[in-house]
Amino acid sequence: MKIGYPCLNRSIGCTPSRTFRLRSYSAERLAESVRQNLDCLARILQFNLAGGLLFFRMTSDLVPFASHPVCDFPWPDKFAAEFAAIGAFIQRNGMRISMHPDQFTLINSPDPAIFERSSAELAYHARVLDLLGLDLTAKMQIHAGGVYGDKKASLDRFCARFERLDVKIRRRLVVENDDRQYSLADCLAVSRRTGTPVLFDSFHHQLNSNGEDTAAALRLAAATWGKSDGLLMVDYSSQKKGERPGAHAESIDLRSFAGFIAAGGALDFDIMLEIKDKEKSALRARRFLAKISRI
DNA sequence: AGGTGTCAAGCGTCC
DNA sequence: GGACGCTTGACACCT
Repeated sequence: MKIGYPCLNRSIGCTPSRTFRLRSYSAERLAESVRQNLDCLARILQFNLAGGLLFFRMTSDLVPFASHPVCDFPWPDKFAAEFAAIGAFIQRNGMRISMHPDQFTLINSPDPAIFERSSAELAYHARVLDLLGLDLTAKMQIHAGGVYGDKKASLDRFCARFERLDVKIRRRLVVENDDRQYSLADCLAVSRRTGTPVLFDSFHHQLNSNGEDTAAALRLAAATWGKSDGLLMVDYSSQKKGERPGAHAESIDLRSFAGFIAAGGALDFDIMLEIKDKEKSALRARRFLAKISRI
């Protein structure tokens, strides 16, 4: 069981997602941003190693505008050495990496242009993981997408479009249950048809499920991960008290977390903590898991 | 230096 | 048909 947090670290005073406005694009600006982002990413990974946090979600903003037509800068060549060094660090220390292309990445959109842009965005993410030299346990998670007034047709379109994606994308893509539209059961159906593993989001499952309890849900999702995919990935967060359902808590509630871990029984999986205070809660969760000998 | 409006990208909801 | 939330950080421009 590895534990981690997404994208940013609030303790070390750098950001791996420096960007700039599209209208101020230049190759120099892009190169400078990528250089600083990679430097910061390396620092975050060192911080994580020191704290025993071996799971990390890398930001999609590492290379700004990477899949945008404006980007004519050959960043994979220019930064090959930096990527390779970070990748070697990750592998040497037994770390695991995920990425989460954001809400604009929709492979089931009825609009072919949106599919093409999404495909380019996924290709960028896969390129980053490949440049790092990571094996196929490093995944990219997306949601099933929009419903567009016809859920069955939209799921069919997801599966058809999946087959059209480059193998470099397909082999790293996993589908995550969302909080409104596509539940765990929907994602499992996609998995049966495409072979793509299902990433289980426990918080989304609380808001949108077909009644499976946590133990059953974890086992169903875990069964979709093959040997080369690695352990099941789980997104975990908790409800912010007094806020609308779905709002992420400020810091981890260790009692709820303990209950979740207990529900998993002997099943092993890796946990991404989607909690606002990021590494602080991840460190607390790690200490808790160490205390109960799960790490 | 600090404050604020805005930012590549889409969907769904609400009016 | 348009505004807004999602979820949130960081830029860019303002004072």
